[in-house]
Amino acid sequence: MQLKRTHHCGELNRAHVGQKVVLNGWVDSWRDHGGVIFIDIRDRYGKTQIVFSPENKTLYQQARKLRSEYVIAVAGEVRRRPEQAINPAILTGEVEVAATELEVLNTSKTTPFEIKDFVNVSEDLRLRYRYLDLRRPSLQKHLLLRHRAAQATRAYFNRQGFVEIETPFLTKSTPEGARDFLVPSRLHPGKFYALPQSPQTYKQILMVAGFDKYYQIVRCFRDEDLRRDRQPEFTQIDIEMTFVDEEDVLSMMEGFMQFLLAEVGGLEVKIPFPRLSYAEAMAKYGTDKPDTRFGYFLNNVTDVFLNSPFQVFQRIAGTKGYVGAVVFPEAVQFSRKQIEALNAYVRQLGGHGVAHVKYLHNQWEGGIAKFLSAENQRALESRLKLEEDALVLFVADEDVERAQGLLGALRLHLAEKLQLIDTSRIELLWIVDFPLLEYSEEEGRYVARHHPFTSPKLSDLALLDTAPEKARARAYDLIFNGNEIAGGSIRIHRKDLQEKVFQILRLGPQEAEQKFGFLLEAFEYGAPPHGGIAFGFDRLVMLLAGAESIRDVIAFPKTASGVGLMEGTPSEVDPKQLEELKIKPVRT
RNA sequence: GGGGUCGUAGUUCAGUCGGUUAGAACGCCGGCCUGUCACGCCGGAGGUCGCGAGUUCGAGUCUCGUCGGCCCCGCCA
Repeated sequence: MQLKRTHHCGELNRAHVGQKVVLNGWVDSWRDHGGVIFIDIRDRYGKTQIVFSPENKTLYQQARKLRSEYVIAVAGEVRRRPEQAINPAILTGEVEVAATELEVLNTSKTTPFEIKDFVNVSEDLRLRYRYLDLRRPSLQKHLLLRHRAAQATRAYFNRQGFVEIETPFLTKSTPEGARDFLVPSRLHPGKFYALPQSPQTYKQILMVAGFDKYYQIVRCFRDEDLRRDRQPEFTQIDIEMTFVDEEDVLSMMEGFMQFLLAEVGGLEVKIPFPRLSYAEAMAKYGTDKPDTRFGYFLNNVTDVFLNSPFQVFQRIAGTKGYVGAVVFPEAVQFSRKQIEALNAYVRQLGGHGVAHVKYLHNQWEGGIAKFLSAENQRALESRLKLEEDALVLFVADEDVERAQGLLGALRLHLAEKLQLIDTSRIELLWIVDFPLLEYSEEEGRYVARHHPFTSPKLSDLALLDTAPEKARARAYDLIFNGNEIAGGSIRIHRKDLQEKVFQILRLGPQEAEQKFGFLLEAFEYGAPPHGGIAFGFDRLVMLLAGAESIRDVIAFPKTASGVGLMEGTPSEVDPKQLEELKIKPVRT
């Protein structure tokens, strides 16, 4: 390579006019006018227009052969463009480089899709040729944003006196939680490492070790099904602090979010963030991650139906079930077909369906109107504060949380459908006072809602013996526009309480000893009170970037079925490798 | 594990009721063009209709199966 760049492709402007420069990059586009040839040369900084004139015949003939995505080096002189040819749309639009020398560093096959943001391409093709997709400006922008977010994270926590410490990837399989990715041990045939679902136990042990403020931007692995916002390997900002309570952790994180959003997005957010208890969130929004950018609150109208001619609801109301209603003024014109689609939506989520009624000119019409007594109608009017025309939707279920959840899903579904969400707004809030446990029908026991090291609220300790499901945890989630972006808790730091919780989780002393013995043992040597939190970094960047999918902020993501389309993962391995590991595939 | 949806040229898509030679735009190739910048004009090449069965005189179109992408439920301490 003879011509090494003196500038990058997004750099040149008026001030460089007259200078001899060299640019290196890819041919973004070429416009051959017969007489004059324009080449846009692109690198990650931008594009610059190169001009080839017919005067230099050899050079001109060379330039005619240039095609998209050839890698070139060009020497030339920066000159101001003619007034009418100035392009205000690009950074370097006032100037161009009059080429004097051209070096083709490499040619390129015709790419399977054009390297342009405005060209629509199916995602599987983009993933298969990820190196081409990554040349597109929008994806480059996302990864640069991700870089800035990571740097801002380090800057903030370093300044606050945190220490970044790496923890192992070859760890111990843990019960509870997600399915582990396993790594067979060659030196210990029949035994396995597990890739960490999170560095949870290690960071707690670092607290025992005295590193009172720890953070790490770290990869985590969970062998579960994928989603738009879930990948089997993902990145967390993992944080743990000693001698703290909830207030210390929450305010430290509020400071972090304020700094990050200002630094990376130029956005201002007010602190402290509002807090909502889990119970309030479920009652008002029907979810533990409410999007608070719009209203449509849930109303509990169970008592109204305790005495009603509508027997379906009366029965549910009378058996500790729940009947809820949401008022949608914007949906008052919905057709029978549109309402039926909502019904189908709720059924698909596992509900009985949705009942509706239209409130028009102070009259109840359609749907279940004929099953409402005059008394029911009056009660609903005052409970739902009905004034304007509206579509009122009801969901009822024997299980209170399921009913709330269905209504909450319906609330979000309709707000999206009716485009009632102000996407320019940023709403951050904490959800607190989560239940410590939930009963798993499948396993026939209580399981930890957060994780087994989460401390119960001290005021709820007595409940552990009498009504464990009512005990609340010292846990908190951070919600960003209806997305859970962080979750954490104050941990248990005493062996007796930890053993008690294990006991409720029916994790026997032997099993607990085998799985977590090292942690319990560490707790016997002066474990300080501690707590922490972890952010879903990919999800956070996705929201900051306004991306549709987590895949758009990860350089090399997997498809929905966990496949790497570019490199072809997962793949079969040489039988010799399996032999070394003493592993024999089971025929299924 | 379940449900939905999509699969036609290199790409994004159209393809009517099952019926002649499967079309368009962009891209690609060739020609023309000295101020374009998602250049323009003219011409051309390019198809295993994802794959496999079946129904039929005849299937891109209908049926079944299968593979793959995306979305949702379950799952995700």
